[in-house]
Amino acid sequence: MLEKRYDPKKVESGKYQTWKDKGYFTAGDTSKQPFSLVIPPPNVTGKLHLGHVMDTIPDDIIVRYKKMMGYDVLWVPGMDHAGIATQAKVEEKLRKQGISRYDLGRERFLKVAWDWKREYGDTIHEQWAKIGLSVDYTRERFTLDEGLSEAVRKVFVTLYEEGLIYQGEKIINWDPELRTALSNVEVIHTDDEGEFFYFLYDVVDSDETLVVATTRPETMFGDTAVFVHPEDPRYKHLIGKYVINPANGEKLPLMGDAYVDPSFGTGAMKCTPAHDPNDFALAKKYGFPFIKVLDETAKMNELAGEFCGMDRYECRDALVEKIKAEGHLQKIERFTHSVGHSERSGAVVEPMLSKQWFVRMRPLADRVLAQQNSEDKVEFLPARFEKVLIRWMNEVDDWCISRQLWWGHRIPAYYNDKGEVYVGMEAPKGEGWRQDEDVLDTWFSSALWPFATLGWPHKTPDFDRYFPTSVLNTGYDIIFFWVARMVFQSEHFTDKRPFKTVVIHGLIRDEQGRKMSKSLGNGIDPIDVIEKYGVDALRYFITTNSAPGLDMRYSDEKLNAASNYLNKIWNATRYVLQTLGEGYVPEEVDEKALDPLDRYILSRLEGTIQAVSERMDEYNFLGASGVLYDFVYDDFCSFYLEMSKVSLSDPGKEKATKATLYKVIREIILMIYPYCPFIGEELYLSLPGHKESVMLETYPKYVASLHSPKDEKNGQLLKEIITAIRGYKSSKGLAPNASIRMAFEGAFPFEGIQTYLSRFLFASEVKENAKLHGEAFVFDGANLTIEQDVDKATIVEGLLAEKERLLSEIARGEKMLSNPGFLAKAPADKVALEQEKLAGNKAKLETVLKNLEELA
RNA sequence: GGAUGCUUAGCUCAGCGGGAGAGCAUCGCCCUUACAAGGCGGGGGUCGUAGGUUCGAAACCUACAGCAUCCACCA
Repeated sequence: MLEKRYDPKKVESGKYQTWKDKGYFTAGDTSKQPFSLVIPPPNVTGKLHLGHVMDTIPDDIIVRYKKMMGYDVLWVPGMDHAGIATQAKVEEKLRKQGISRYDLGRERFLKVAWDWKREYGDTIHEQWAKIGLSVDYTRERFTLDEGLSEAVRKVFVTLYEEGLIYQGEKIINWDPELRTALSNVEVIHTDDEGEFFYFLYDVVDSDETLVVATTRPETMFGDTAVFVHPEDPRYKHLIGKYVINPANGEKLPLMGDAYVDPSFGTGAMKCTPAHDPNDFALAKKYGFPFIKVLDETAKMNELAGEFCGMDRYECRDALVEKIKAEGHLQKIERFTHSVGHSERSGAVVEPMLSKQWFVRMRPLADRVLAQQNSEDKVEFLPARFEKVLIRWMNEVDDWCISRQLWWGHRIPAYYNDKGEVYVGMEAPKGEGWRQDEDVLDTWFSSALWPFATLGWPHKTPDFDRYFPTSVLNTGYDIIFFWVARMVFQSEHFTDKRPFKTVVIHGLIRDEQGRKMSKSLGNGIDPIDVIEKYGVDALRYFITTNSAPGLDMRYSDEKLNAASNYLNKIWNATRYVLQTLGEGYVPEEVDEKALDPLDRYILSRLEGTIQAVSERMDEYNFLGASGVLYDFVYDDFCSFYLEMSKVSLSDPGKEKATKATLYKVIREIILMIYPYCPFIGEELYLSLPGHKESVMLETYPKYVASLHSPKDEKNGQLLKEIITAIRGYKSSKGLAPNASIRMAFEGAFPFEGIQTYLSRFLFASEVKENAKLHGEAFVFDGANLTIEQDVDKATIVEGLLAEKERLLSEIARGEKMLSNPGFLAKAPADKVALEQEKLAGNKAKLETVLKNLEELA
């Protein structure tokens, strides 16, 4: 027998291991239709956070649901080596021991990194188990494993041979702390407060001075020119002259180019080709040299003269002081501008000229754009997120893929002393070749995840059967990083989209709506939440508290509500089990033997199954859960469970009602199970006639013959009567169990109404087809009076209020039905519905008027 | 500068073309043998503003305002 209160800890214990041991997570039943997905691989940087829970729980619900729907579901698990992120963590750990990666050297550093991976990989496995992910461990992968590495090399080599990967010198984003190049998407722009320095440049052979403003004075050592707009009347006459760079006294040509915006700053702009992408483009146009003044740690080089060796900011301050002392500083303004920071280290990114490997994106992006115009496009849910992909593909720059890191896939390019480059799957034969020191951007391998995890580039049975995958679930924040790249790599290398559907979810924020971040210290550990409310409540909360694609706030209140809901289902099950009794043998519902209330609840159940399944098929977990919730609370627990106590005490009806109770509670459990598998399993196993596990069950099937609006109307009427009388008692200050006498006129749709009224409304006497002195209630086809010590005036008052209400209802209906436009254009069933309502209200009004008359 | 989303009950949010909903909070009554971390009942909203489309708008369109996010630019 179940305990009185649902205890998540007891319920969760041991189940996952059993499922895993029994092999329920393993795919491969080829008699069924395949359905597949890959896990968004968590980084092996640390523990799971709530973001991972949001990434994986919807998947788990899909997997469990689709299994019940009869599919052979494969969910591929795995983890991401997360190059730069993990390396930063490992380096941080070493730094605390006073060691740098350079002290260790590459080999030993990698050993430490692999130890780190194993440690955190174990933690992640424990957490997957804790949150109940039904992933197929026999197919688990890691982005640095041999298979993925081979796929990475294959892709690199092929793209190189196709001319889609090239090595080039360009301005890239340099992280001076981690000492590596970054791609554009790894740079976070924030509006930072800075200073705008106005310097005086003497014009050679002239008395004039030119004012040039800059935010980065330290780069002035790398300047090669000053630009103004060619038509700028302030400066037009000076074009062609030279000005003196106040940083180092060198002569710089003053040039005119329409790129310059005369309204910005002073309209004169210094050009630093090696440290700014726009200046780089100008320099290329005019053939200027590219002069680097910063080293890989953002310290000044020898070109900075006396400032050589200084950090860039140190140099900035010192240089400004020097220029000021020499009288060439006009002013300093406060200035807010967008500054790029490294996503991982937070360091201010330095644009720098550097030789790196790039992916030529245009042809790959065009292919995706074409694909998204075809039948085989990747479908986004919600649809608007497709625009994010399209926009990125339209505007994409070449992708810088080389990283000056050690943790990752080493670039399969080899060099020799003759300056030759060899790119291939294996190292070239012969002496004197050395491999490129750099590794690839971690997203390079993530981009291959959906097909490489299934065996590509080899033609494996899994790849044939499960690719393309069915669905991918991920946050909108990594559409660029991951989704976009999976799409173009997949289409280029497999000629297929990687997944048919992408379900995009929002981000989880803290209770005040702020992003969870380390610096704010407002992150919430899922393990703490589980400790407090249980996994099932967490799973339910995370999938049912925001509309698709919108952000969600963490809320203890909502977790508690979820937990209470589960307790409700728990206790409803407990009650049904008590009612069925020991040794109950489940029976099919005998449709002919059903009581009207049984028919009511069964019809509501079928409507619920239909609506829930529809929403589950659309991956609309909020919608599906809402429908189920209303059914569980309002129809089943609050109403039917109570009312059925009447028929249970009737030997003639007991059997059918028991069968109904069993069917309804069982199907509720099966529907809540994908969301909350632990309590789902526990409750399922408590039912008579259960299989070995709920994981072997099929989803409730909609039975049309039980779905009847007419039956629902009957139950609805009883519900309304009971609610109205309870409200009446409450408003009169009567205790809920105060005894009353009542009478009704008219035909009630089912027998035994008296029993219900006396049992649930404490009617001491119920007269049929009679009338009492008292307050009257008018229902569809039934007129009910309660005898109480209520004075006539109060009764009249009540009836007058009801009359007013009905009159306004009737006015509304008549207005609608007398509108020719409505009659002509509204759907027929809507018109019929309104007519029916109007007729009903008119009948009610008649009764009210009659009652009033009798009282007059 | 471009794009997207949000604005609904005190709070947090659903609903997105046919009579305003949930959770929490609030008020009242109940320890009724499934559940007191509960049950039952009640109060509370001119659905951001202004136009428009429609027989009918919280929902669709346009403009505006506020908030948030993304992209681009920023000498």
